[in-house]
Formats: sequence, structure tokens, C-alpha cells
Amino acid sequence: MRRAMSEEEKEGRRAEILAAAKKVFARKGYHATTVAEIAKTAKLSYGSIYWYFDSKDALFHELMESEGQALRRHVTEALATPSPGAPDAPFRAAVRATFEFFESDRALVKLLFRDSYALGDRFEKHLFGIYEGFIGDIEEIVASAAQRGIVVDYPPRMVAFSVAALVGQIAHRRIVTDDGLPAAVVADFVVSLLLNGLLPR
Amino acid sequence: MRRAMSEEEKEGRRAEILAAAKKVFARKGYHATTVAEIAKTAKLSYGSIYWYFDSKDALFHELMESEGQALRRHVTEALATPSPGAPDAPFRAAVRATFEFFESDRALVKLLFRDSYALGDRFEKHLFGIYEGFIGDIEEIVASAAQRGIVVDYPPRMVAFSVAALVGQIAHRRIVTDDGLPAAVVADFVVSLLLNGLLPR
Amino acid sequence: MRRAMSEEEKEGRRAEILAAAKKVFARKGYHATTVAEIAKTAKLSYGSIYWYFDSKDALFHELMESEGQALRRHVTEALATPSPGAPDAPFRAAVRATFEFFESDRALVKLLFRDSYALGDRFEKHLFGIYEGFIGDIEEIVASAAQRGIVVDYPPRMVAFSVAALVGQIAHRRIVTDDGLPAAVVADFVVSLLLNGLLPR
Amino acid sequence: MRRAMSEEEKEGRRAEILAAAKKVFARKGYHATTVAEIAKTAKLSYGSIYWYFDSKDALFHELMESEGQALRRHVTEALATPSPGAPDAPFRAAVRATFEFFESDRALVKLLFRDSYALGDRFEKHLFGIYEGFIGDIEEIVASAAQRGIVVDYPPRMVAFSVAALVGQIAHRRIVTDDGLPAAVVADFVVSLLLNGLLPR
DNA sequence: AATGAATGAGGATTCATTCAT
DNA sequence: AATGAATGAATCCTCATTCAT
Repeated sequence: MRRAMSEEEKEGRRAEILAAAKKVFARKGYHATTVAEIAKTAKLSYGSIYWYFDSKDALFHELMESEGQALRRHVTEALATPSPGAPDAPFRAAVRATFEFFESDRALVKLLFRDSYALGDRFEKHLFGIYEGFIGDIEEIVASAAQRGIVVDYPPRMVAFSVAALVGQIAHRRIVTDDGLPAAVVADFVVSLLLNGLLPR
Repeated sequence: MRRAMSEEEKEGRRAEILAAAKKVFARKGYHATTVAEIAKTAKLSYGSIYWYFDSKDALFHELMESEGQALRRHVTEALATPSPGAPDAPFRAAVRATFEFFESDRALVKLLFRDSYALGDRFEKHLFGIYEGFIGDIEEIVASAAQRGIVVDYPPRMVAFSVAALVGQIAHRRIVTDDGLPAAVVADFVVSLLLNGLLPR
Repeated sequence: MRRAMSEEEKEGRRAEILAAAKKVFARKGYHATTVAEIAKTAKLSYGSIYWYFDSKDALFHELMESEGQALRRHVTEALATPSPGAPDAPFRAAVRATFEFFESDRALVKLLFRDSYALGDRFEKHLFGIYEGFIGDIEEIVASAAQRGIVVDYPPRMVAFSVAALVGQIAHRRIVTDDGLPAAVVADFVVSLLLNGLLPR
Repeated sequence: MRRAMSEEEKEGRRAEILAAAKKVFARKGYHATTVAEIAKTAKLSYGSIYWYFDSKDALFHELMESEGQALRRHVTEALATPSPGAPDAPFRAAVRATFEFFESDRALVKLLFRDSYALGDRFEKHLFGIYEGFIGDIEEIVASAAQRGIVVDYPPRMVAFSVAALVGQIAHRRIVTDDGLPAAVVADFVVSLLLNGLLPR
């Protein structure tokens, strides 16, 4: 009989499984991923996954949740760094930070912009919970910018969603098709499109 | 029907099946859709589907193909209608036509912006064939606008993709979450964001 | 409305279908052969087979029957030709005729020595009806030879079966694997083995 | 059993499944046998078969392989036993051993001389690998006998095949039709036919 | 805690056969 | 007589989940 695992140990194991799952989901997509392969990648045996997670579904949900949080954390941190100069600087920084985060983590992009669609109704609600948190972060920036007249006066939630969607889609496309463009050019383009598009003329 | 069918009749039956499949796929998503349910929706028996299509996969591919073509046809037609006034009018018209087409066919949106991810590698290549056709149409407009100095000078394919992606994502979001906004407002917003974003200042 | 077919016409059609079936069964084996392919090979439409035959099974049975009769006819004719000389001449002739018939009709061999096993119990009884007829023909020769002291005194039915089986198996093997031997050598071998084996010392 | 199995235990379970499969295949033939029935016979649930074997096909292949090996082992052992007396004794012993093995295992005979034809091209190559091994064993005996002038000088592979085919066919016939003969008489007959047939006069 | 054998529901696909025309 | 669309039973295989050890 083995001794009880401490909470941290258990959390550590969970994190390992989540990391393995992320890798496999990203490579194969939700449906083509089997629990067996996640276990194998996590160097765990077949059924042990179920000691840490209730189901494949639950594992996926939790993965999405944690990835969503990581994304938010990253963007929030980027914004906390004071950006000098122009009044549109925070906005610019947020867009750039998001894009760069996506560029640095292709598996995340696959998860958010491909696999998140895999579960249909079963996930849609939950996904939107996560995603909406992120959108909400951006919304705040947008709203405050709008108040100061820096951004056109459209429903801020929609504006925020547009930002997230555009950055995400472009990042995803770059993974699937090779556009041959340097990341910097694409980042400039996205920032420029959104800034120009949203700043009042 | 148990007699020889003319080519048109046969095509008609195929179209019925495609329509049924579209309905079911849109409601449930690719994986949750069973061939049995498509058959039932098409008021056909199980195996008859296989008289008209080689497999569930093939049926899905063909559906995507035909939906992609319908989309392109719609946008192309909207552009053919001469739009009076400002030089950015064709561009504006294209964006609006796309958005309106999406608004008018929610199942199409589900198919293009959710189920198209369902097949993973098995479909990615084919999907991009279809989708890229559509992107290519937009690219032409963008490129010609860029030449005339109406649009900022960014890689036109990326610009085109951004347009398609943004319109699609916003339309999709409206289906999944109720944003409570009138279609006209959203259409204005999209057009404005893209036009302002892409026009040189 | 078409005029009634004469009996001969109908028989002709049946024969065409049987010929087509023989070709396809021989190429693919019973189970891998679909009724559709038989119809296609016979240049007939899908369901028409069922106007001439009750089922795939019945078609196969009838085919085997007619092939079995052809085989018997051939061997009987060969024996009717008076063979001069040695008293073992008729026996020799029968073996040779059988082998040559097999060499000349590879599809027949596939049918008799491969596909006849395909139906399991469903066919075993019937097959043995056919096959036993052929064995019976040989048995007569064997029995009369035995009476005249030309052949060893073993149960004639078993002797007859051995002859048929050996010739058949060797012919079959030549089709499946290329033994590189001229037919004449193989024929000599078979005749020699059987004759020596069965003649009293 | 829901605990880790040792390698031997696992092999044991595989062997149980193979035994169950042998029984069912022999009774029904390859195509009429369902995986469900094999599972039931092995007192396992449906999907468990797939824990041990990749497919029905693979199971069948492996079964044939192991049966082929058992056959060869048996004949080889019989030959290893020194047989006294006449120089043709080893040959006589081999034929007898083969026949007796067939008599003692009717399922084996069904498998080798009926079901081996069931898979068509999909199996022909593999079957011949197995069968040819067996033929090869006999060939060696034949070739050495031929060198010593004990056996007529015909292509030894063909001679070997003839031996195997004749013994097999006769054994198979005895299973399907009741010839009413004691095994000893049939064994004598086969040995006598082959020996006389193959010894030089 | 961990293992991996066992389970069985679920779903795609094939194809002989039927039958309206 | 002939057609070929329609039917649906039959079966293989996958894989999430359970559970004895």
C-alpha cells in the first residue's frame, strides 16, 4: 500500500496529465485523441486517468479552463507593464501580447480555435464561460478607451470579441497554412487593422 | 421511389440528402450526427444514404463543397451588382453581402465555422481548398483596391482572410450567444471596423 | 410491354449469367463476389439476376452443378474414345483427361477446389451430390479394373476419390503458385503416381 | 480477471481465445463465424477479443499459424522416433503420423482444408507461407529418399505436396461424409497408395 | 494509488433481396 | 422482362469507462 499523496503531489500529477493531454489534443484533435494515448504520453497507465479526472470530457474542460486562465494572465500582465506614450498604447499592447502568446504556444491555439468546437452543445456553454472571461478583460480596456474617445463607440463586448477573434484566427491560420510571413509583420498588420479600424477618424 | 430516376431526379435526391445532412450536422455537429439520423431526416432508410454517397465522410465533404460554392456565388453576385458612389463601395458591398448571407443561413455558419474543424487532418486539406477559393475571391477585390490606393498595402491574402474570418466569427457568435443586437448594427460595425482598419489614413 | 421470352431465350440468358458468375467467382471467391458485379459482368442490371435465379446461393449451386456435369461429360467422352493397348489404358486416359480438363479451365478449378468450401454446411451436402457423381464415374472404372486384377483391392470409392482429389489439388496448386513445370510433366507425374500406386505389384 | 497478468497468463488467455475460435471456425466456417460467438465461447465479452487480437482476420491468421506449427511439430516428432526396418520406413512413418494427427483433430482438418480458402487473396499468401513450411518438411524426406533411389525421381516439391494433399483430402472427406471405414484401413490405403506410387518399380 | 483487463454501448458500412414502375 | 432505388439485418470495430486486485 502506498502512502497517501499530498495535495501538491496530486496537483502535480494532474498538471502532468493536463500537459500530456494538451499535447495529444493539439496534435490529433479531441475526437481522434484516445484516453489511452493521453495516459501513455503522461507515462501513466490506462485507467489511472480516471483517478484524477472524472471523464475525458471533464479532463478536456479542465484543460480548456486552465489554458484560458493562462491566456488571461498573460495578457493582464502585459497590460500591467506601463506602456509609455500614446493614449492607445495599452490597447496596442494588449493586442500584441495576445498575438505573441499565441505565436509562442501553438498547441494552445489548436485547442482554442479548433478543438473547442469539437464537443458541440456539450461544451459550448462552458467554452463561452472561459472565453467570455477573456473577452471581458479586453472589454474593459475597450470600454475605458471608448470613454476617453479613443475607440469608436460600438458595443464594447462586440469590439472585444472582434479583437480576440481576429487575433486568434490569424494565429491559427499561420499554424495550419504556412503563410511565409515573419511574425512581426503579421503582428503589425493585426495591430494596425484593429487600431485603425477602431479608432475614430 | 423504385423506378429508374433521371439524372436530375437523382441529383434532386442527392440534394435532399445534403439538405437533411446540413440540418443535422448544424444541429449536432459532425461527430454527434449519425448516418441513421440523416437518413431519417431525409425520410430515407438507413442504407439508402450509401446509394448516393460513399460514406459519411464523403457526404460531409460534398456538403461543405456545395455550401462553399453557394457562399462564393452569393458574394460574387452581390459584387456584380454595380454599387454607386464611393470607390470603396464594392468592398463595402462584399463585406455586407457576406454578413447577410451568414445571417440568413445559420446552418451554413455552423458548418463553416464549427464543423469544418471536426475531421482534423482528414479534412483540413480539402477544407482549405474550399475556403481558400472564397478567400481568393476576396483577395482579388482587396488587391485591386490596394492598387488604387484604397486599401492599405498589406499582403492581400492575409487581408482577405481577415475579412472572411472576422465576418464569419461574428456571425457565428451571434448564433451561439444571443448578443441582443440587431443585425443591421452588427453589419455596420463589421463594415466600419474593416473599412476603417484597412483604408489608409 | 415486351413479348414473352421463349424458353430457349431464357435459358440463353441464364447461361450468360452463369458464365459471368463463373468468371467473377473464380476471380474473387464466393464471399467477395457481389451480385452487383455478376450483373455488371453479364451486362444486366442489378436486380435482374433475381428474375433468373432465386438467390446468390441458388445461382452458385446451379453453377457448380453445371460445371460438375461438364466435368463428368468431358471425362466420360475421353473414356468413350477407345484407347488401344495396355489394360490400364482406360484408367490412364481418365486421369489424363481430368487433368487436361482442369488445365484448360482454371476458373473451374477455382470453383471446385476453393469456392466449393465457401458455403459451409449450406453447401456441403449439395456439393457432395455433385462431386460424388463424378467420383462415381471414376469408381466404376476403378471397380472394373479391380475385378480384372489391374488395380489393388481397396474400397473403390475411396480409390476413386483419391484420384479425383489428387488431380484436382495438383491442378489447383499450379494455378495459385507457379511451379514452373510444363503441364505434360505434371500430367505424367500424376498418372505415374496413381498408376503405380494403385496397380498391384 | 482484472489485475495485471503475467506474460504467461496473457499467453494463456490468448490460447483460450484461439481454442474457442478454432472450435467455432471449425463448426461454422470463417465467414459464418462472428466475433461475438468466439467471445461467448471463450467466456469473454465482445470487446475483450480486441484486447488480445487486432481483428477477426488477425485472429484467424494467428490460429492458422499455430495450427500449422502444431502439425509440423507432430510430424517432425514422429520422424525423430527411429523407425526400424525397411529403408522406406521414415517415409511411411511420416505419412502415417500426418494421417493420425488429422484423425485426432477434426477441427484442424476443417481449418486447413476448408477455411484456409475463405479469405481469398487476403490470406493466400500467408497460408502458403504456413503450408509451404509443412510441405518443405516433407520435401526434405522425399528428396533424401530420392537420392537413395527409394523414391521416383520427380520434382520433390510436387511429390511432397501430393503427399500432403492426398492425406489431407482423405482425412477431410472422412469428416464430411461418413465412409464407414476404420481409420486403420484408410491409413493403410493412403500409405500403400503413396508408397507404391512413389517407389520405383 | 495504480494497473490494465474486461465490458458493452454505439455507429459505420456492406450487400442480398425486394418491389414499384 | 427489366430496371435500379430502397430496405434493413448483420457485423465488425472503437473506445470511454469500470473495477478487481
